[in-house]
Amino acid sequence: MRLPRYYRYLGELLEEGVERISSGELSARMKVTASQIRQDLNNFGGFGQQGYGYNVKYLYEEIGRILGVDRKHHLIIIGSGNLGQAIANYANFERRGFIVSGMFDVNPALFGRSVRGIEIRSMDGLEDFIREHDVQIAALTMPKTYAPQVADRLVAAGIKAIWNFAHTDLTVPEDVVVENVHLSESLMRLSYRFCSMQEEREK
Amino acid sequence: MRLPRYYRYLGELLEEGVERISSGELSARMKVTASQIRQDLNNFGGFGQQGYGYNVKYLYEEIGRILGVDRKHHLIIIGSGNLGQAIANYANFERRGFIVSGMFDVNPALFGRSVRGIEIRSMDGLEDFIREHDVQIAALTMPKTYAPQVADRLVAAGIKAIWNFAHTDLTVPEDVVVENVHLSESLMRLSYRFCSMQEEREK
DNA sequence: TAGATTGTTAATCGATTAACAATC
DNA sequence: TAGATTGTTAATCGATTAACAATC
Repeated sequence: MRLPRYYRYLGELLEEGVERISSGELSARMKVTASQIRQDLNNFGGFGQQGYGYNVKYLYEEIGRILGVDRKHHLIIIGSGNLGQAIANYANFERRGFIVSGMFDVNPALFGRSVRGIEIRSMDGLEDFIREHDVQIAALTMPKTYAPQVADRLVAAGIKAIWNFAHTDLTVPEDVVVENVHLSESLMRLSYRFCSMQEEREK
Repeated sequence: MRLPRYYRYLGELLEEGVERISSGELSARMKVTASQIRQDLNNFGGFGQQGYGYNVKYLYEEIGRILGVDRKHHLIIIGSGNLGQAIANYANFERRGFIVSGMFDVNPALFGRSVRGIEIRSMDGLEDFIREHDVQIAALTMPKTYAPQVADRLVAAGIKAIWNFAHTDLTVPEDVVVENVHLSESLMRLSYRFCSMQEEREK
């Protein structure tokens, strides 16, 4: 799924005041082929115009709609350590419609503390909170040992989207979507590429 | 690159005390085809044995070697906010040989503070620090506006691996590897899939 | 030896790229 | 109308799956 990346580049173009762009120009910026850009965009609808290219503002908004960032999504963060707080503090998510409604933790020492005005709560009230605040997305930023059981509670409470930062895979019903962010795997991929590159240099 | 995921599953098997595993069993656990597992593993060498399967410990160690987690890598974190601290605090990276040697920030209020014994430093000493501590990897956890210029400094100082959490793409020489972790794009992918699923349900 | 399971080849599938007709 | 650039089809490439001979 490359739409989020297009969305980012279009946002930058918009800030630069660029009004229109051709697949060729965008291709040079993003370092993907113009062909791929046209294919990708055309799969979701004919957003361009022959002889003109793509209107930046229009395309940006259309992609935003497809990605669902034109509407509000209420989000909770389960695990209020540094990673949970990092997410809570990243104000730009809010601009995209992702509103952090609540934070949770198992550590009583954190209860009542708040991050950017968002109170950290006990896990006891999780289900009630989800219902009362119309929460759609849950970010899991707690240790991997707790993640599967918390995911089960979330699913039982009706959550349909899980942003999983725990270093484990989750088993969920097929109508629940999980997006994994496995940082340790990401770091190993970097390490792998770094080592391969080093071996190449030695030749 | 699926090796890090295999590595994770093999580590779990090892903890469970499983001695050997066939591509078929691993396939069921990981939810990928047995054919793909055999292809993947065979690309890096013949780690299995006909009629037996794969020895978990041996395969785990071999993959570790390929990923470079059998050696030590010195890592610095540039940007000492919540995200930088989250990485510094994740002790498991250390177990894989990734040693956080230093943390940096532009905010003088943080200088001298330390996270898990790692001192937060001024950006002034960056180049000297990299040289003196034989730093190989830099994690970029600062706002996107600073990232490109910091990346340039890192490259000039000889860094060959950048773990980029800034919400922008970096331009580096071809012998420098960059692994991007674009959280906002990850969240949009989740949102996209969530919205698609919802539309499907409505049908 | 018989059974199990890999390594590996061949077939299938999907994604990327190239090319160009349609059209603004 | 001429030029530019998309939308779209066809060709290419690579990745996944299936199948089975090799072999432990």
